[in-house]
Amino acid sequence: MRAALELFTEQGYDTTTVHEIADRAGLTKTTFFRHFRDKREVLFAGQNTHTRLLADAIGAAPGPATPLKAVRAALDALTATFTDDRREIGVRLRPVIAGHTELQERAALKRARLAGAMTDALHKRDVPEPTASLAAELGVRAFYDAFDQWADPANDRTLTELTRRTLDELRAALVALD
Amino acid sequence: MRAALELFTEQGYDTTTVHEIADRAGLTKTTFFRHFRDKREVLFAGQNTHTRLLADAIGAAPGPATPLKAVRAALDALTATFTDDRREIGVRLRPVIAGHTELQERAALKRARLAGAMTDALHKRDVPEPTASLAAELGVRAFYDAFDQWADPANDRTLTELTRRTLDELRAALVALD
DNA sequence: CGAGTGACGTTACCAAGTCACATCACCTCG
DNA sequence: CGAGGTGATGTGACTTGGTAACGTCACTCG
Repeated sequence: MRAALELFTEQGYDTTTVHEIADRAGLTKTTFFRHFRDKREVLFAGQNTHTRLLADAIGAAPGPATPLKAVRAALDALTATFTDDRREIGVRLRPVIAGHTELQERAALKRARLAGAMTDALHKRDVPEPTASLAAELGVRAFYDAFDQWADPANDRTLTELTRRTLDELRAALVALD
Repeated sequence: MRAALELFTEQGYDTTTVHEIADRAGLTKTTFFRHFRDKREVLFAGQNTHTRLLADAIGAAPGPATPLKAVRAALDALTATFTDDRREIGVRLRPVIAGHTELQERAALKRARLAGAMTDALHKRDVPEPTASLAAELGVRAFYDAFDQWADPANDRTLTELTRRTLDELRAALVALD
């Protein structure tokens, strides 16, 4: 993953071949594909852990918690795992993704899967539709928005703080819809 | 597009080559790629029209309309263009997409672009963030949910009716979040 | 010590996607 | 009417993502 990110920022995403990535990592093209489903996935591999983490945290939320409170607890658990080096990775990742549609696709799917995992976990808490998925989507949105703010070096808040704050703002904005 | 959908349902998505699709359409592989960015796109090509339609309709909504009212008007304009043969296409499309991650990716991106187009159009009406994007995402969600219901042959309502009703239900469910 | 297991390399292959160049129909304008 | 321009298509060669079959090597465990 490090080799890939380096090469992508050095010479661009589509001009670096998988062969080059594997070479720099001291491996073979075949081995690369044993670890990553495809070339894009090398930039998103971590996300599968996140879905599990979110789902578990929602399941472990206190019994009487409302949907949004459970989501908030899950986001707390997730954001707590984000150390500062992850922030730098995110910062370097963003322009690469922004410049390539195929990467935005993968990002969009991962985001949808994140929301899906939270939705399922909420269903297991007997939260009905469409409440469950709305809460999940709002939570995911808060997380991504907060991550964007976190990437700004002028921002010295915790990702957890930013996420909570953003979730509150989104919830408050719902009443202004109509 | 017809040739592709036929072949995909006959023999599966990943076992049909672009060469076969082009052959059945009486064309060449090269010409195929001149019309569609890649193999997936042949199933989603129509959607670019939809984004334009939605954006225009939001721009044309009556001046004092609230964000959600503008979104509702746009969805009315969009759903009005869906004739019954489009419903059949959708029905045949769904299982193909459901079975292949790469197609779900493309679908997720198109959906995000749809919401993005509506968000931009709302910004031009001086709707601030995050109200604009929340309204847009809610509208897109209503449309997709309604389309799913529309695909059920036991359902004899109009897509427009279904979409309006779904949007109302989603809006009502927002209060139960917390 | 011998069999199993897992991670990796080698090679060959297929199909997606690109590119340069040729062809052909059609349109326009002198 | 004829010459040149334009746009859509075909042809063939090429790169690269991605897969599959097979072999090797280290390590582990009974």
